[in-house]
Amino acid sequence: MPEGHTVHRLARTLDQLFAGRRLAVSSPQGRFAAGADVLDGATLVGAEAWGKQLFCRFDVPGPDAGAYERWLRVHLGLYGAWTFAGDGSADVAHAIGAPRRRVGERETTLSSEPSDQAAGGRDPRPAGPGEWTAPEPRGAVRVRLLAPHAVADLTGPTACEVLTPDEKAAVEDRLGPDPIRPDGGHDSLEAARAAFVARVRRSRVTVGQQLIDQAVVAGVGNIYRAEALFRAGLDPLRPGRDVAAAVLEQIWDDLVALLRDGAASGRIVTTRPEHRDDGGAAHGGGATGDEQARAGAVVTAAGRRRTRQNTDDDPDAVPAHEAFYVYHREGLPCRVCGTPVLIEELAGRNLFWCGVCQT
DNA sequence: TTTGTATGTGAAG
DNA sequence: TTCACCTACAAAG
Repeated sequence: MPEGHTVHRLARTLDQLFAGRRLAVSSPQGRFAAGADVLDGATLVGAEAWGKQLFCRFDVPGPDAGAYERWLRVHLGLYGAWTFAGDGSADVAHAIGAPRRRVGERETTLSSEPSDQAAGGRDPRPAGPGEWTAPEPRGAVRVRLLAPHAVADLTGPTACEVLTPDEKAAVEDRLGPDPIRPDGGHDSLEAARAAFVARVRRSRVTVGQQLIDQAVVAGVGNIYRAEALFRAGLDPLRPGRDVAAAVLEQIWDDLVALLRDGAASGRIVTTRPEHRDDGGAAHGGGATGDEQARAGAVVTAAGRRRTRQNTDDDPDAVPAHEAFYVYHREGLPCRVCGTPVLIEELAGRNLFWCGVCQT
């Protein structure tokens, strides 16, 4: 599910796996053969994300002793995904043993599973420590990044190209502030918020359309759009210039919390415990970390407080069907007022909202 | 085996 | 506003 939070997680994983390492770069599928040729044998200096864009810096050995800087730019689009495998030596705890496969970061397991090996037609098990071998690429692998201890395969990206530093800067120039970056990609998070508010208010384009415009705010997709607007009680069809600055500031702050939670957990959970189907009795996770901290304890269905359990902070404890207020809930009763959730196609994308709670 | 679906983007009309 | 495109997987026939 590649909205901005996913891409930031991927950047972190690639960083942890490969930063500072010389990599064998190839394109098993062939469609990135020329780019792989440029990067093969180069050192991956680090990976970073800006919104949904993933940038990996490589130092490519030059003709003399020096090296020149190149950036691998990847945009996952709707179907793109990275697959990781390795000998388990790297410390990427958040990616190990992920309970489910997700678009955007599927099979995040870093110890090669026997089934993977079998599927690749390899020996069922590596010979021993230090003799790990990467599984055969599965599917249409555009790019393979290979180190002695780990491999990362990319399939189905919308964009995958090698850029010069200037070209990378040109891409970033077209992007709005990113709520996940510590400074929002601006001089400060406050400056980023001000830029977001001013940008939305200078246009009469609906706030719903503007929220998924990457030039307005980078990293927000269809889910965060729908959920942030619901949490703000704001009608998606309202023209941007008619939205009070204070409301937009609140939306920005909420996006910062929601996206950062998503990047930390790998899941999008926007519902507050009291708005889940069971009233939050089973688990208190989700909403934002701030909200959890303020809550301090869990209120049961019977209205009693109980001690927070470990699973309360685990967003995986919130079932998928309770994670959202309106996204993909068309026709179902609004979690707050009970009115059926609306759906409408706006600019080619499905828009979900509550006609009563959002005005 | 075919069809449908998906959290996205950008070019063409 | 419509279309093409990148791919995997589940459901339908």
